[in-house]
Amino acid sequence: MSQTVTRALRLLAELGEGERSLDQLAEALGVHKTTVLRLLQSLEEGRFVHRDANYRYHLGAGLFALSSLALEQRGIRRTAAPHLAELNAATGQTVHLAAYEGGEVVYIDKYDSRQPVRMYSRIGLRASLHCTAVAKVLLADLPPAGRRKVAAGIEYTPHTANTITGPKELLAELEQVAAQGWAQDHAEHEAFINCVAAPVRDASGRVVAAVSISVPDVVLPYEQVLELLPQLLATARAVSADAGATA
Amino acid sequence: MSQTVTRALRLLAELGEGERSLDQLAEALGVHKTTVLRLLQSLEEGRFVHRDANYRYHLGAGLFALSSLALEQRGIRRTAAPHLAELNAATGQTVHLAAYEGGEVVYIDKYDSRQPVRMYSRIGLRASLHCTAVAKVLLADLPPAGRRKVAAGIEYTPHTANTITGPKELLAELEQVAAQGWAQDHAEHEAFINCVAAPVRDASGRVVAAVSISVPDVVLPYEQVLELLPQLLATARAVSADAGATA
DNA sequence: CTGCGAAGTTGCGTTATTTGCAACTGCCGT
DNA sequence: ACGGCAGTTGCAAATAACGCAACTTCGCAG
Repeated sequence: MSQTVTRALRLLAELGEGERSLDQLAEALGVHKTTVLRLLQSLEEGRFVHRDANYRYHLGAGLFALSSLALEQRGIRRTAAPHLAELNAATGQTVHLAAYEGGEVVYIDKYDSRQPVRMYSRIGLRASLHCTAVAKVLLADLPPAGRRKVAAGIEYTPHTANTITGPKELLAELEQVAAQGWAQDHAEHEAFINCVAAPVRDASGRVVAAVSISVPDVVLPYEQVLELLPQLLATARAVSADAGATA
Repeated sequence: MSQTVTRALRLLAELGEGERSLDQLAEALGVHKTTVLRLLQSLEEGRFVHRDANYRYHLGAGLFALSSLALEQRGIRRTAAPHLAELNAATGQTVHLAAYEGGEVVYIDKYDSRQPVRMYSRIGLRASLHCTAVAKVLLADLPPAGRRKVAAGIEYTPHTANTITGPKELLAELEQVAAQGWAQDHAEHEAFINCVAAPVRDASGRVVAAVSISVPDVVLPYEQVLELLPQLLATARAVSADAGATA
């Protein structure tokens, strides 16, 4: 494993927090500033970092370009985009697209609510496996053995009074999600937010992504969030159809 | 300058093109696969790359997370977002937000057209300085000396018959843009696309970003794109106001 | 205008890190 | 069961990274 690369990534992470000077970065990594300088020079060459007129380092456009390139390459994101935008426009609520990969559930797209309330979620972040609607939808499609394995490996951090606290409950919930074809998060992650999510399937019938609507209950109470289900399911079906699913 | 970091970035760039196997990556970099493996392990630890079940490497969620974090930190992007979404919804056309930094103009946000025609532009990419409306708007705010310096340093690659071909014409155009408060790209970059752009100013009165609308002329002819100007200017003014500009 | 201090940069010797090789392992298709 | 392909590991050689210390540059204060 490469120490140099690890340090470079730590630099990027540090810059993700905000602009930094050379000395601040050297301090943060605990290495000599010469070392940091040379790492930064390479990163700058690749446009991953950018130095402004005041010798402050920022994350650079090369990073954004690479990220959006990679996101666009995900077929499912592209096919989902227009439908998600429409759902977002129709409901006015926050819409997420998430996928399961390598044991984690990651947000791969997000359309913000028109409400001023902002959610703590972002493209690229991991969704908690035991207390989000998207994760339930994605896990519910795993074969039983896979579900059990994942369920056993989760740390059941309780976020609210409703958070699922153990593998047994989670597996039961997944069973239900698989049966009904959608999932909910009734204030399980954030006390004041409810979500509903539905699966997107490809031609093989496997679930390749999950679409969700998240609503703070100051905006809509739980019951009214459930009333959005038909629109959500229609969107998920439309995306599935565009992704080649037959049913 | 760090060879290791440079190689790691080349790996990421390669993966930006699509998924790759270990051997393909070693081939592409011209180094031993052991070397690539260890770089990848570090990148994987930082969630910048991800290896799927078939031992194919992809760009990972850590990259997306970092990128969207950094983009959200740009105040101007956040303040502009609702206005751009509205402009996009009202016109149905592609809307861009771009900023000038370190001698280049970079797209920092994009709202896709509702037409099926897709534009070749992406967040993080550089806009050509001599043939895009956003660049003209941003360059027009530089002090005269700065304009001349930039104008002299550009390679005037002609893209269409309308492309500006030299510093003299560009400086004259910038003069006009500064005077009229908006810029256009009348099929200067792509033969079938017209754009208009307007400046966003902050409290100091400096131009900190540019908003643009881009329309393929199969959708709207040039004259009708100009009719979108009032909406564009209103959006730019609204963003400026939210950014603290007084006038 | 001059001097001081803070912050970034460069040259260089040392050495830790990385590198490539070769051999090993595990998997897939025949 | 076998052969080949792709990824992984141990090891010795040497390159590339490291930290130091001295140098430069810039901004500010006297």
